[in-house]
Amino acid sequence: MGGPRFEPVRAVRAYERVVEQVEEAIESGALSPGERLPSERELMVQFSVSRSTVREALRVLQARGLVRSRPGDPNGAEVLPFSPATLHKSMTTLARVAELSLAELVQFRMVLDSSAILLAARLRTDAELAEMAAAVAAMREAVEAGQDAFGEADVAFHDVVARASGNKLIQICTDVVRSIVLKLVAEKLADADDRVALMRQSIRHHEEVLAAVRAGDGPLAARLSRKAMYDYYAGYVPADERSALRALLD
Amino acid sequence: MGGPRFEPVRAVRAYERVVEQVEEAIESGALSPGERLPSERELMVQFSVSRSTVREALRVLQARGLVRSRPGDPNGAEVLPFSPATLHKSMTTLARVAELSLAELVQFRMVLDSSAILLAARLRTDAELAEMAAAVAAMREAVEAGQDAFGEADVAFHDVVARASGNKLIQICTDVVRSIVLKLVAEKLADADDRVALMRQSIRHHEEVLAAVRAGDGPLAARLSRKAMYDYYAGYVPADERSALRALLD
DNA sequence: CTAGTGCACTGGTCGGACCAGTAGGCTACG
DNA sequence: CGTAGCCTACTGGTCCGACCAGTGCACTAG
Repeated sequence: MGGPRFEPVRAVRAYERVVEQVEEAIESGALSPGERLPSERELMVQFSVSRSTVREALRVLQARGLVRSRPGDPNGAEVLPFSPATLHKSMTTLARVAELSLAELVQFRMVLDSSAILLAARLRTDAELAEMAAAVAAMREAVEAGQDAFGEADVAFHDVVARASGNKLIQICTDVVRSIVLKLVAEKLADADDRVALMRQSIRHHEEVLAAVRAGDGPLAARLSRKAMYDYYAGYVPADERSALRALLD
Repeated sequence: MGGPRFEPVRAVRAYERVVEQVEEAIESGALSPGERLPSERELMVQFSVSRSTVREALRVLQARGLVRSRPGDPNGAEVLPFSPATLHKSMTTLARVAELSLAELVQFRMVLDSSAILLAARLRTDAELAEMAAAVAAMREAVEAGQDAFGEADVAFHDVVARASGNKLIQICTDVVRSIVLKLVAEKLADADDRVALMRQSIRHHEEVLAAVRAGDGPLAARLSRKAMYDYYAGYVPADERSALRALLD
């Protein structure tokens, strides 16, 4: 007792130390997006490791979305700007492996989207408000144009809202979760007859939300948006899981 | 015109195809957590690729948190159960690279936590309610015991709430974002005198939230929890960013 | 001046080699 | 007979050297 606490030295692999150094350089800003890393053969000299080790390190960095390498490029690997791609990837596997139900995903969207709208109602600029109105108009026009155009306009609306919330984390998570939900739902598309009715209902809901945002009534807009999302997705969710969704309605 | 639309065949690297196959096997359930992959030398036979290629594929899978390999293990790499570790990792780099402010993170916590409490107030079991009460009791006892014990009890409370919400995604995201916030805040700890006052205030807030949950009043509990989190973290947030946080208060 | 051709790089893949570590069977000792 | 210790046959981690198919650039021939 009382002696020095020795902690087990976890064997740190060579490639991990390479990863750490490059990662540190990127996150500290010493390496900016667009800049190039030295070539693999140059890196193996700088780090005093073999090319295999350098390559394994680059694979890890690439898997984390920090760099990209292209065969034949006279320059080395390119440092990438941050993209939510890896966040998206890990959340997608989360959805598959951790067995996230559609109900949980939709519920999460209800939470995020309504919060974004609550914030947007107070913080939005006039330009953003105009964008929202334009997106709703596009939805109206897209009823005849087809499913794709309607979906795009819908996404555009929620993108503006997320941006107007002023919270990048909400913006990114909204984007990621939405694409997962849309992918799941796309597999079991509603019948053609329902679809038009669903679109018209959705447009009406969006108009109401937009009006509330324009009026600056955040809580109302948030409540309406939760209701809208529930009505839009409830049909895809098994009946016995809908009660959890309704728990978010007022 | 009108001829077949040829799409560019993106050169798919050998190691990527290895990754895809193993990933598919894991996500489809053909390979369960705890099971072992064949050894690298065996894999290079099965895939007809060199060991370098196999190893690069394994590095990617490891970076995604799907497998783990240990030197000297007579078995191959181990298939891991899902853990939010990679989600945590990518969100942490998001926080660093995308320049997430503490205000945004706290705001996100306010949204998630209050939603979890709203749901928990309606869906919690009696056992979970007892756990929450126990956590608050532990917080009371920990005021004298020191910062660490208090923090643990605090975390335990919010963990139970997140679990009681019945939404695994909320649970995981809450956990991830909280640890990031705590890490950021730990760097600028409040003065010792403030601390005790802050702890007592926090306990009072938790008691109020707990009472609301016990009464089944979700909206009240949610409102109280947002207020509680604001009061607890506002001191760490630059004054000019606090208004965005206050936008979530009623 | 421009169009075309090499050339000198790049990353991707392969094969072989060695090392340190582990586990489990085997042996030799108690 | 039981067990402690060694031995071996693996494992993953690292290194080396080689070849290939791409890419960009400079140089050259028209």
